[in-house]
Amino acid sequence: MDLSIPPHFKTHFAELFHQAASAITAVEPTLRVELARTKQASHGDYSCNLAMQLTKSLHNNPREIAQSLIAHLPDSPYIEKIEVAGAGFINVFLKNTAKQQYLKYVLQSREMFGHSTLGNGKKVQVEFVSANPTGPLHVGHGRGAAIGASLSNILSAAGYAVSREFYVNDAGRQMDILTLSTWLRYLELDNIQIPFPSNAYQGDYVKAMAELIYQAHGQRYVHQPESLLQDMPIAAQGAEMDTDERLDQLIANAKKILGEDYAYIHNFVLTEQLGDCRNDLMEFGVEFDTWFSEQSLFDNGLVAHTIELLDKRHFLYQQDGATWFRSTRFGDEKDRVVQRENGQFTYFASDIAYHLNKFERGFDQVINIWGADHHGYIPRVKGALQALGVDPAKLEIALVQFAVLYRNGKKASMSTRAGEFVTLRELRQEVGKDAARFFYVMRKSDQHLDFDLDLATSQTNENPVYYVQYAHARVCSVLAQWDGDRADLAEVDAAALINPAELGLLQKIIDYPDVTEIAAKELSPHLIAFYLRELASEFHSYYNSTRFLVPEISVQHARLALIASIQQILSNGLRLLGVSAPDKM
RNA sequence: GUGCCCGUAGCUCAAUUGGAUAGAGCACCAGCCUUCUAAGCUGGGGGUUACAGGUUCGAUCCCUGUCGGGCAUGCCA
Repeated sequence: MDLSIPPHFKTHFAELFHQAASAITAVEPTLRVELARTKQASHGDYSCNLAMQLTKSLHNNPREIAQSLIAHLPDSPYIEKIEVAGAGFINVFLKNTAKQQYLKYVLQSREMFGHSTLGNGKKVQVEFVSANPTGPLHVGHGRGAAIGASLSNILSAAGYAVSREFYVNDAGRQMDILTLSTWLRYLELDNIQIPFPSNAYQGDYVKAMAELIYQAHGQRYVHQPESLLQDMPIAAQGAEMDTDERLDQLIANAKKILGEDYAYIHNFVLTEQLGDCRNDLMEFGVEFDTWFSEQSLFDNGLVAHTIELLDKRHFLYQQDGATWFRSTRFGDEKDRVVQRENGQFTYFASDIAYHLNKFERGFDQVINIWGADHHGYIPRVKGALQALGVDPAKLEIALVQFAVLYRNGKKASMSTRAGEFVTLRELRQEVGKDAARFFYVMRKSDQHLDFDLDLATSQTNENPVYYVQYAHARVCSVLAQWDGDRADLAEVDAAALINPAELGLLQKIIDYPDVTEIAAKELSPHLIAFYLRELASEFHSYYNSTRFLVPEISVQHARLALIASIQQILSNGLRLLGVSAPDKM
């Protein structure tokens, strides 16, 4: 029996069943032969529902088909027995030796265990965070960052060539507001008091940037307030003073007064915020390959070019002085403006150019991680791609729901503009990187996440992060006390692993590559988090029931090989999630 | 009003995308440290999967309707 290269058992069996089906009947190409892990030990290790799927086309009862499939199944060295059960399930029992030998594969693969060639080198771009660089990242961005980074790691491990990208919205009105806000704070430093608009950026970081400019350049950017306040729309009696119109007029005046200097301040605050953002994310274990500037799309003429392309393909029309894209042709609720009455391109226009550019850069697949509040935006972007001749299925949008912080059982408030929000940095300082990363991906991405700060900081068994890390540290501790060479464990004959806890753990270990593949296919990092908790749980239980450093060497080595494999997987899995795997706790 | 998402144990959530008796963690109750880390373990109660129909060998999952919640519905980004 050759077990030197243990297979993915699921795929291995699926191939066998496919052959068996082909021997019985002409198999339709659409037929999916899949094995499922069983929930009950009495059902074996894997079950196949192929017989039931074939019931209709073969006009026979599933149990008879199952018998026939079994009769035509090629031999496999890994199968102990195989039987028909229930309505027509085919249950496969794995040989204990196959499970035991699997440890060699784990221990030889080391950090590569759980990696696969699923992606076949396909170029995938994952775009995430992409927050406006107008202030510190808050806890909402944190979830996108954690999910995007983990997902990128998972896809990379699954054999995709992943490129992580941050789209920098450096071209829009929000940047102008930040520039204005900073300049107003700067003027205050020179004792020029202009009422600070309530709809400008309030945070202390704005004042900090103003101080930096003042320290470096003194009064160079000081101008008298009269010119700044000219042409201001007169607010009606009792009406809101700080309207968007007034803010825009302030920006326009600032641009006029400052001239070339406006660009300096604009560029300064952008660089400052981007640097802060990059730094913040790096400390969160999140790094990007590309920081893509929205402004560059305008500078290179790509926006205008893209709009021209749409026009050539007759997907644009003029109405009310604006240029509209016929997104209703592609299932959108209404057509969308790409160029405003005042000649300005909309954000949507640059976004079309951006997405076209992504595919022109040769990505086979593009994944956008968006806040769930952007879901209404999907049809128009996909529509635009389709209009430009790009298969919209190549763009996958993963929606991430907001995280809501809870402290002492109470919601912690966060409003973005008012400057009261909880920043990602504060969260990291409070709960630590590991807990934050783990908690963020503990739920399915498109589900709301209640982030319990008290739980994340608790140093008790309630905290799932520590629970998993503790399992890892425990193994390390045992291996440290063992005086052998760890490399030898990869050659151990694990035949002594025969009790139910050990066989259960072996099967759990065998499951890991399936979990990483499914997580990659379904863009679901939370599956890794769940798996790690289950593995840790089974390990802790085993730890409490069984001694590893026993006198009998064959048993001792077998058990050490088992827990060393567990340690390897915990380490690999935590790495995917960006969580550290400490040797000691 | 319309569109999308959601509704699973007291709470927070899973469920290999249509599979077998729906699972974890908190919380609650009762136990386990002279033994490789008690940040751990063992046992216990907890459910008409919001509700009503439909599709089929089989439904938490698919379809229809009702109720309840979230988001979206800009010539903002």
